[in-house]
Amino acid sequence: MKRKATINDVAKAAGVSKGLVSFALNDRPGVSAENRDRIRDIAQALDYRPSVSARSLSTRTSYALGLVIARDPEILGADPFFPSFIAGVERVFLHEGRALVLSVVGDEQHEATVYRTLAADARVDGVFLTDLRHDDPRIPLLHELGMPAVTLGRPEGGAGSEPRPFPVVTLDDTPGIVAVTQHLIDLGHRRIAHVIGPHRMLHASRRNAAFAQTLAAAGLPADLVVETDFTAEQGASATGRLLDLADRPTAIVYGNDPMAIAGIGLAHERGLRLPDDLSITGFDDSELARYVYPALTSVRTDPLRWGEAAARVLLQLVAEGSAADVDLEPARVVTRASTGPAPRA
Amino acid sequence: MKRKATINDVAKAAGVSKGLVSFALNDRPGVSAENRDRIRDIAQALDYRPSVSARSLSTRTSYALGLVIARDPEILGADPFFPSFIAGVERVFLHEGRALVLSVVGDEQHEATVYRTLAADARVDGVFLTDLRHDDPRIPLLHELGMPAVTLGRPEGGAGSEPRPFPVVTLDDTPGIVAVTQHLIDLGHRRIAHVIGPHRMLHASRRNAAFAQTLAAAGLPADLVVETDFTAEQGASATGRLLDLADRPTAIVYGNDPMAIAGIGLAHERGLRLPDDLSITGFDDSELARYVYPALTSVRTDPLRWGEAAARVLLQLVAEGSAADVDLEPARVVTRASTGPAPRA
DNA sequence: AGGTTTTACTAAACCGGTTCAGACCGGATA
DNA sequence: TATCCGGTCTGAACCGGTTTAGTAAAACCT
Repeated sequence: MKRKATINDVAKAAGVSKGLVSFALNDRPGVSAENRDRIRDIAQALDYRPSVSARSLSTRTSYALGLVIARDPEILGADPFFPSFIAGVERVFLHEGRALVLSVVGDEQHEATVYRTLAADARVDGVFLTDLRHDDPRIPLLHELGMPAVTLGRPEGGAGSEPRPFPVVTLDDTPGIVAVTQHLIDLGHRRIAHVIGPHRMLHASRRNAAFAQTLAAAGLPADLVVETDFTAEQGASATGRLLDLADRPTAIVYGNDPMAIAGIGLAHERGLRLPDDLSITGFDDSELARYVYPALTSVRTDPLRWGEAAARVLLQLVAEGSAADVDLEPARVVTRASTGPAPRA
Repeated sequence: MKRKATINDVAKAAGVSKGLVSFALNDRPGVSAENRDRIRDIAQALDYRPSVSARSLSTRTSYALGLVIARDPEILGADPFFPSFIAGVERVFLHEGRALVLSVVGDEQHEATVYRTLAADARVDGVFLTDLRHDDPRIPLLHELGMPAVTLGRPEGGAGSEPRPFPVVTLDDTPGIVAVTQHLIDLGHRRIAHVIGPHRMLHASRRNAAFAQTLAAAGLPADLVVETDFTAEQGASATGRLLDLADRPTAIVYGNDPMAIAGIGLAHERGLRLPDDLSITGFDDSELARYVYPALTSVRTDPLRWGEAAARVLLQLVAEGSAADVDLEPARVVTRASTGPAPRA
């Protein structure tokens, strides 16, 4: 376990000052071509890697990006979004010498503390903002802290008084919701329910708006909407309440796959046949969707690609000070056996 | 966004040298009680927080710990183990000023590179070792790199020639497997299959040994063992192969919940009634287990507590140079509706 | 040839902590 | 009174990079 080579070792071996080595390795002007190449070769030969902490100290840059997740670990475990998203981020970081600092906080109470700590300790150069909420308190907080960020999805248009907005990476989920709702309408369903996530979350209300609009266009009411916290437990209980109604729905659209799977379970429990008596759709198209019975119709998003894109945008934002928004291919429906013609009334 | 207070500001305000401030704040001897208190008060008043990067540079310590996960993101998403484990780790770190650096690499090929980079860049002071494998190459690698680690579960006893072994945090899963197998035997099952994870993983073979032993004690053969990669897809196909057998099993024990759920799906697909025609058990007792139909009998582990314990042990190892092993409460069976009496032959 | 600009490089300051050698001081010991 | 000693505290070196000010030599202009 020999000592790591430092910039001084390289300078000594090359017979130049360490300042010049720094210039040469960072592609800065003022170095003769000859010396630049020679220094590079020597650095390589010595297996020199600049010390991250030394560099951090003098540049006030940590070479790490952060992801703070404020969800109950139980839900996190059931929802395959984050692991895939993280894998996508990682795929980009691997080649860029960046590290991902992850923080999981059970509730939104301690969230601000975590961001403040991350900023005060200069642990990260920027963060990913997921699960956007209405009037998201994190956005002014991050502006106050001067912390760069990229948001997944577009936040609500502020009053315009705010500083330069954060870049946005969008994967539009409304086409998916519209398509899946239309799919059910086309199958003859007239009573369609929506089991959504917490409505303080932006995507929940945005999706519900798309849902309601599609129903309205077909002259149908969108009165069967139940809010949940995304857990399978609440997915099951919401399903129970819907099925208890006098004019119960013949189809239910769920905000994620775990809730839909729990819905399938409860429907079976009550002796309903799927999709003959009830059609069910999920969201995210997790791996399990294809293997439950009946196989779950779902809306496919692509968290892996989302992670990759967000990582690239955040890296550019940190490096250049600005980055363009990115729009990914919108979500689309994957039709399987859990949806079928509406039962005849 | 005013500039952060540095140790120099504190020293100046207290009228002492910065060395003394460092001593006072780090509880080291050689500081009068009076000055120690005064310096502390001033530091607090100035909202002073030592710079992590400066401290890292001079102590060669990063104040971060690492977790490298070598699993396909698809599986990661389906398996709720890691999110809960991470949440447990985080719960401890939050109060200790530590950060978690996460790396997800799709395959085991690039794993070594990641560890080497983490070590070379001194990104982390230690790592968590999960999913132990036979002759795990990471153990000698980490010893070579001089990187402290804590392992989840006990690695195979080496030849004794190795350096001081890493501390171990154990959550014994064999009692759970024994109990669930015995549960099926008690229900009258005689043909019991085991769908396990990759057998290069230690826990897969350890669990299968417990499984086989329990069957042997009851005079039954353990000939129906199928290896998978832990994905729902392979869980389903393994189930298919088992059900195609002439003397097919009446009960199947799965290595994780997603595979078991996929197994339930396939059994339904084939028109089998559960648990009348086939009993099924899972592993890990994820949230979804309780809500599928029929509700899944599973073996409950406690990843959250595991994460907490592992974090504490790793912190102590890094701080003190050694840490004692910890044994957590063993896994136990949670019986639900997916298991029932064996069908009469 | 003389003056100005460019280019290539060095030396030293700087980032913000930790740590070590030594100065200073009062009290105990010989 | 001289010596030693333990406790406090200072000053400076150090960690390993980046960056700036300054210098010497070379190139460019009339």
